[in-house]
Amino acid sequence: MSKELAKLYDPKDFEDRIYKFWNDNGCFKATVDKTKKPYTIVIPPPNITGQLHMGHALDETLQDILIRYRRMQGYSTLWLPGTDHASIATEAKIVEAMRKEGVSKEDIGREGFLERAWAWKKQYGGRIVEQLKKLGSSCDWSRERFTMDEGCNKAVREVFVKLYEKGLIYRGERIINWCPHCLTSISDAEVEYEDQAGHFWHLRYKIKDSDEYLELATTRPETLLGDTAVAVNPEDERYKHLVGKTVILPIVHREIPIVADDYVEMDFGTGVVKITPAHDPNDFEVGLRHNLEVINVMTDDAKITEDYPKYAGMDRYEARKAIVEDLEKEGALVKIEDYSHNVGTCYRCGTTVEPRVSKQWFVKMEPLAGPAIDAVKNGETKFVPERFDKIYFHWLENIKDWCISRQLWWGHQIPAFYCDECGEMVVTKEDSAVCPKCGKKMRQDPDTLDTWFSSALWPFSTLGWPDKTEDLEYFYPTSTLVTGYDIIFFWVVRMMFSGLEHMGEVPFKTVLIHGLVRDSQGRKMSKSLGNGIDPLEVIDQYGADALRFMLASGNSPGNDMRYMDEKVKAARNFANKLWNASRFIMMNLPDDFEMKGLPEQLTLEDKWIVSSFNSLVKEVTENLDNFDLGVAAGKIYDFIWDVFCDWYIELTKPRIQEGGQTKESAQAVLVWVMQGMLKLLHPFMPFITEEIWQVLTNGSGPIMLSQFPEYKEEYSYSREEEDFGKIIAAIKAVRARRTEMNVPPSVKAKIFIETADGELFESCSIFFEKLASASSVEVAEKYEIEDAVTAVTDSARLFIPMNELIDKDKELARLNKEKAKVQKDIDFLSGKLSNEGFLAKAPEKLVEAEKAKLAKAEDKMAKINQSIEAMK
RNA sequence: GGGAGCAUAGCUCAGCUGGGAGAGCAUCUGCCUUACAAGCAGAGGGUCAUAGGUUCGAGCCCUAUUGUUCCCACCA
Repeated sequence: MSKELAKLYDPKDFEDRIYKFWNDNGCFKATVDKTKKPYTIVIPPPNITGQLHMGHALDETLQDILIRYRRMQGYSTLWLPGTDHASIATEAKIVEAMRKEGVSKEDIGREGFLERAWAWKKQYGGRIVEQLKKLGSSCDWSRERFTMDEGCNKAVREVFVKLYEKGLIYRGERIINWCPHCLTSISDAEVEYEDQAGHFWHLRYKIKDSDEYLELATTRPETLLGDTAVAVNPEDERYKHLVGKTVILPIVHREIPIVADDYVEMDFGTGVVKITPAHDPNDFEVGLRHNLEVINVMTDDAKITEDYPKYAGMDRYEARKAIVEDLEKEGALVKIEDYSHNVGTCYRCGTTVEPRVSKQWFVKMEPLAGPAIDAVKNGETKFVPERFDKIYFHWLENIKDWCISRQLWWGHQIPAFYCDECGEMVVTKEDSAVCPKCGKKMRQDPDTLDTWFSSALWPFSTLGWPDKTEDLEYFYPTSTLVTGYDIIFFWVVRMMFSGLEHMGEVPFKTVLIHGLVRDSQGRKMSKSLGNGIDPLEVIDQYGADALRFMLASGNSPGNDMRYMDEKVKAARNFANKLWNASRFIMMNLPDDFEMKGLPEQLTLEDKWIVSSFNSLVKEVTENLDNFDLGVAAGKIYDFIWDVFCDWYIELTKPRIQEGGQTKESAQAVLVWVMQGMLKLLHPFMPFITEEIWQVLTNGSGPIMLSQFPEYKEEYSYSREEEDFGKIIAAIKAVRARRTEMNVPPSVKAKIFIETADGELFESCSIFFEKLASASSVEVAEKYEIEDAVTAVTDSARLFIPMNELIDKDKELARLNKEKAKVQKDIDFLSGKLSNEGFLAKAPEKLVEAEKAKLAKAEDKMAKINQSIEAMK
């Protein structure tokens, strides 16, 4: 060995060095290689404003496991990294930073602001990328992209113009969700609804030329200023005679009509609804049906406009108070009830959204939704787990047009140009435009696009689209998209219809959905609660491998998980176990050791471990192919710890002590299995496996680029697996008996083994000496031994003569207890086997297996009976 | 109002297409056995939420119920 593993496992010693080693050796670099199959993942681009949190850590870990696995299987893999400009989130942060300096957006103007924003991007955009590297992410950094880089800009304009020309993008005056704090429109998906305690104000409106009043209830009395009708259900007998008449709007004293509309529920409230088309989406629809006037009563920041001098400048809530007071003075307020209702809030800042009529750009969704639904229905794209396709379908089947314009500066400016002279509008990919009618220089639309507009193109814009690049042709469609269920509507849906529309092909074959990482009490990690765990601190304390392994194991797709320190600690202990096992192997290797594969002569235990490993490979491969990463991780863990370390290493110790040929073959098997285990584990724990691999193989090239193990028939030894299972069972039985009797391992004792498998047990006597504290071992078909502790398995009776330790009554009681247990087994099995339904309908293989079990149980019973007889 | 998830050992969770219930942590008992005390060897601990049903056989499939979490939805 040119180098040795450090005595103590300390990930800090090597994780950064290993990452650099991969990078320096070009291990991350993807290549277009037509002789290989491509495997592509595009990263869900983190926001440039963001810091790595546990959600990212989980997302990246899963992607890295998949990409490393496929890379080792020989696919030409590309994991394409990048970041998102996150228009509204970033802009809000910059505005906030400016506010602290006493500067406003208007002070510095659009250009000044964008300059600042790019500077911000330069300063912080790389931060999260560096953090991804700490996790071990094997992205091709040479292909790193940004949603506002040149290529993405080009793709965005291309798409906008194309959809506009197809009539799928239009500009119109609609009611949209407006955030009075961010001062921009937001899409339906960006509104979060929450239950808020509020009130129900019962008001009465006087009917014109009558003494009658109409009573109605509202949660938002201040919108009364913009009321342009009162509505009732057309079937409502109470009000039929009033339809067509007018009422006098209190305070404002405007005459507004009473209209009939199905939208009104007769049995809710009084069955009368005030209609404010400018500030409620339903009322807007009612207004359209009845041709009602739309009166906007609020400014951008949700204050009452100058049109109502008495309330002008008051914000929504002040105005509400003042108006309620005035209503009371006028005698229009009937009563106030407590009422809890759903209120829409801005997903970025939490401010209550104000529905508002304004001129915005929209994507017409219906024609795009159809193909996206079909693609999942016919299996071109699959969700894992499958149940998430319901969310997907539901969203697409009820989709409304997508409001894509934002009154923000940071983002893709809308490529529409207006002529201030003649009002002409042009949509173009060019940077500027001249009016085709009057030749004047045109003014570009000041708005920017929803940040998800560019993310929707991510799977192909990053591969070069709209240009026909080699990358695009080879790596698209991508293979797997890994993301959380919370972003299916925002992103997955939009990538799907965009990919289908512009590429004519789904953007990915599989969508692997994971859940949220919650805190130890199951709460969502959040800034306001201060319960977030910083992955970088966890890495600092336990290492990236431990964090990754913890995130990947003990969890199934789509389910939330809790972060708990103990879980990471357990993963770290596992790494430590592997580390020490490797040290054991290496400290026993000669300096000039050369790995030449498995030795020709394998012992029983060699065949057992090789065969067990071979089975493990088969299972793990299946699990990984089915995205059961947690199950795969668990199996590797169990094998390394319980099978390899606790048994096989111990089994080789006698051979290693003996030296010579038998030692050499043991060394070869140890190294062979260790190499295989390192490879299986590498996708999960890349750093430690690479570090050990480098020392173990003396720098023969990165494990990261080695061949993933494959199941091979020639490594399957089922007979030896079964035989050695008998030995293990016998050793365990002896150990258990000794522990029960409180015999310390230092006290050795003879063991007599009564068995039909004489040769087998004979050949394994050394293991009873080393692992079952035997001073010597004798094997025969029959023993008559009194005053011995007896351990019984289905293939042997083992006697440990220890006169002074035996309490006959106790021993007899124990044997009877065990007899009862075995009798229960026999009853159960024979019951099953005498059930004709079972014999007739159960698969033959199973019936045979149950018969074999019964035979074993009966053998064991006979042995127990013999022992009981002997005691008498 | 609609939909989905979850309910399994004291805690956190696995349990793949139905074939006698598992892990980690915690608990108890022994061990410094020359890779590892971040360890080794043993042990205890579960009516798989409840009630029905399908089946030779149900933690798993069906129905209902309870509790819990989440998503969607225009009841003013």
